[in-house]
Amino acid sequence: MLSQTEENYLKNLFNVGDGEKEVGTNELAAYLGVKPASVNDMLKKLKEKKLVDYEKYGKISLTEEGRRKAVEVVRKHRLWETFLYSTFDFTWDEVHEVAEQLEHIQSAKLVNKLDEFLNYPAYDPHGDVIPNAKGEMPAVHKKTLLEEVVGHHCTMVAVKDNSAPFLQYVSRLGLGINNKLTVVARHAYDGQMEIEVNKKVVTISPRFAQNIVIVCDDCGKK
Amino acid sequence: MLSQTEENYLKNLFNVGDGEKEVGTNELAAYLGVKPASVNDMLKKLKEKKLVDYEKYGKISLTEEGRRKAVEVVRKHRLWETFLYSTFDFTWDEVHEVAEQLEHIQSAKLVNKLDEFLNYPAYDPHGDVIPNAKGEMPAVHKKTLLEEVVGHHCTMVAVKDNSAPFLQYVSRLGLGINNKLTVVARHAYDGQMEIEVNKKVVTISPRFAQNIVIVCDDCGKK
DNA sequence: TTTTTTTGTTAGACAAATCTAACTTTTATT
DNA sequence: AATAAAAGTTAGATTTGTCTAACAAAAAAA
Repeated sequence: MLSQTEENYLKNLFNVGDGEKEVGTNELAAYLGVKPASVNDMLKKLKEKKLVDYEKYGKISLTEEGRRKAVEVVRKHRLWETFLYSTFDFTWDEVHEVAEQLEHIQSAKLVNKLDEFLNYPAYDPHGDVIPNAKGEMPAVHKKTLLEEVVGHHCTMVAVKDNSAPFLQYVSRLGLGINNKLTVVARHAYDGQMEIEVNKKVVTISPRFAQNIVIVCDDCGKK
Repeated sequence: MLSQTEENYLKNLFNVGDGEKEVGTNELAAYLGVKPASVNDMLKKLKEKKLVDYEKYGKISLTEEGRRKAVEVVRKHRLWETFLYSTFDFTWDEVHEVAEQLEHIQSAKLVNKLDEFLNYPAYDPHGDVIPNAKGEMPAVHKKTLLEEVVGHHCTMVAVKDNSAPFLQYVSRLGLGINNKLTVVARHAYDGQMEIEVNKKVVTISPRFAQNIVIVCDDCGKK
């Protein structure tokens, strides 16, 4: 079993590099809040355990197994964030710190129950994709509701404004993270938009729409 | 801030000794699953931090501050057990292991929200008292429902039988942990009891009553 | 009250994760 | 291409929590 520290290294390798970008010892050290020397030591250990591929002065990347473990931690982190946000009324910016701790709880049953309790959410309160139980994680393109095409269906994944008046208005309109929305119309005159949410159509201002982050459910479909 | 290890020592000192009984290095080591030498080292450290009172070859006890910290950990442990049991359908015997991990999560807000979400439960699924937010923990005498006096009010705190048929029957009758019950009658003929729960009166067998653990709300009142 | 057994303590070692400070390699700049 | 800067590495120290093995004290038994 992995230590919390090892899990954190894997998670950060995943979050920073994510298959694509290059990650260096310094950069990773900065993310983790430790010194480059410590990262170096740990990389040797993780290489030994076959969780990262890495040669002296060379590229750092996760192995298949390392990625699997990292995704599991990310899954737990994002499920807990969603739980804290939607069940315990934590705000958007409070969830991260506590989820950093909760992500290390070891219990497959707990994670499954959490997922079920939250009704298998697709996005966390930051609008990031929550990997499913199989570790699958569809790549998505986030945008603001303002940018969405009329007639398209989308899912609300986050807010950009965390002020009380905005959040109150959001919930007043029946909007919430992981809710399905449809853009019914956009008025050329003043940019007001009509949005269908929970079978009701509401009208919102462009300014409001700009603070709602969504992913398009119709975009990029085959 | 205390490490998880330190918290565990305090919690176990509290649980084993609980103000009354003597606790020795060996006994504590057995509870914690470590060697007596390790306990000795840690006791020195906790003494240094003024969390335990302890002299060489002498008695071990928690200081006021140490007890406070220990109770807080116990509170978290029991709230999490209750949560896992009542919200995530963990069984009575599954909750402990996961609560051992969750009890170390640091977030005052989380604990308060948990308490609120569970409606300020008084007992965990093992029938142990959950300390309140102030650290108060009324001493109670547990007994089985069979032993309860007719006319008395009591609170169900645990079950003694963990079999599916029993548990199904329990929930069928509308019984549950932290529910208030009143003993309406006991029939001399066969010992059948009538119990009021949620404003409904149900009849139960003595065998059934023997597997329900309660605390009497009327006993020991001034 | 001796002796034996149990309990408790110490010193020294070890593993995990970190650090500092010196050093090496790679990359960028002139 | 030579040199300066940045990035990466190593060795050795430190902290936390543990261990073993030897020893000391207290309690129980003879």
